[in-house]
Amino acid sequence: MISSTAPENVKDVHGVRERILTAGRAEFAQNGLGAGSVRAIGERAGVTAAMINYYFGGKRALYDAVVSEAQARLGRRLSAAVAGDRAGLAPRLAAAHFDFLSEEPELQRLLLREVLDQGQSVRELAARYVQPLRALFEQHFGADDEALQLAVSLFGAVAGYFLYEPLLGAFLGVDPHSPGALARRRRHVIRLATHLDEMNR
Amino acid sequence: MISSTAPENVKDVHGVRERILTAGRAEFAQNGLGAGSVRAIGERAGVTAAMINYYFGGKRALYDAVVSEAQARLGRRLSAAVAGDRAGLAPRLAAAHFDFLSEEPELQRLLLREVLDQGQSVRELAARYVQPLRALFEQHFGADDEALQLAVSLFGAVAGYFLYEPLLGAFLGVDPHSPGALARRRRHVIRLATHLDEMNR
DNA sequence: ATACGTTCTAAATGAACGTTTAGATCCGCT
DNA sequence: AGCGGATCTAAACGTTCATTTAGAACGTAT
Repeated sequence: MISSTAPENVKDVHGVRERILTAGRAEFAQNGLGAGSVRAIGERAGVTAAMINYYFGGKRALYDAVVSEAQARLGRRLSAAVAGDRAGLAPRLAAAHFDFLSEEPELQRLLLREVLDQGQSVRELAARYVQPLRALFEQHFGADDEALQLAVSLFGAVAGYFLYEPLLGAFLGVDPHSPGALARRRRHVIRLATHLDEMNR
Repeated sequence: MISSTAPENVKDVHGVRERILTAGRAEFAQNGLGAGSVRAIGERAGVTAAMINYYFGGKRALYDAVVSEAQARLGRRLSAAVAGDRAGLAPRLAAAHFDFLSEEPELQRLLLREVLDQGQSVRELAARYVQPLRALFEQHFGADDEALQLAVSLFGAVAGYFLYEPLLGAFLGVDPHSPGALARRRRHVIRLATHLDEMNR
């Protein structure tokens, strides 16, 4: 249960709490939990470091709030893609994943750091989203191992593109974040997913 | 140019330098450059923190040495896979990449952190290995965009499997590091690469 | 046995860290 | 006008950080 230990009577009439949340997201995405500094977050938000404790109860609690918000956002996107028609589920999921990562590079970095740090929130995330996805996957595609492996590859292909962006710049010969490169990548990823969909016919 | 500023006259008769290198690798893989501590490295190596400065000239220089050694090791593996027969290049590369990551999870984490931290060594790595790979790729497969995209997907599929290991545990239903799961994944990845190879016939 | 360079520790230094505290300022309500 | 809670800052606290320094211990060669 991620909850801030801040006093109940804060009202945040000037949007400071929101600004700290944004600043914390940027700082933690850039430097991670351990190397991120509350003084730097305060500077980004235009307040003193003491405000982090006032509104959130501490550095760790702010981090938890930031991560849990990011996870919720990703979860909402994936859930929306899962809902609706059964046909075209795989490409819809791939597109949703791809779009989330390309639109929110900050959250991508933040969540990757959380995975690398082996934060317990990762295991919670696994239980909350990945397990149900697996169940959905099985009833749609069956428990065939090759289909599972392909799904994993698809996932890695989508995430890896953004993770290894600096290396891929040299490999692809263009900036991976340029509109053209993004569009080409999106097309390819959706085609891969469609292939997975059809493989099961 | 990554070089330690340690005095020239150190001889390391007791293998302390090597022990510090190993300890630094473990510490930086676990916590990254910013959050890793030289005191913790000293403890791991059984010496005082001052020894990091004595042998390497500082925390940053030790980190550079550790990362550059890891990159060299990965580079050697990939180079060995590239050398030899032209046929089967893609699956050989994929297998080499996969084997490196599965055998050296510590280096995997270390290098991933370096990518996330956008260290300049990543750009150097890109220039040293990725660009030549791209040239090799082009003369073998042509500049076809779909082939490039597939290569990127393959790369992401290999790396993503290890990166998202805690999530995949929930998805695959087994420990991704178990021998059986590793063997299945390796087979799948090689098959994907072979598919890429044949696509170009 | 003595001298010397190498290896290492313990202690000190100054900066940065997260957090706490005391109090100033602000604003709505009576 | 003045009280009271909400918001915020400046300063201080204790801890940890990377690094420097002085000198002890060690092995080797003379």
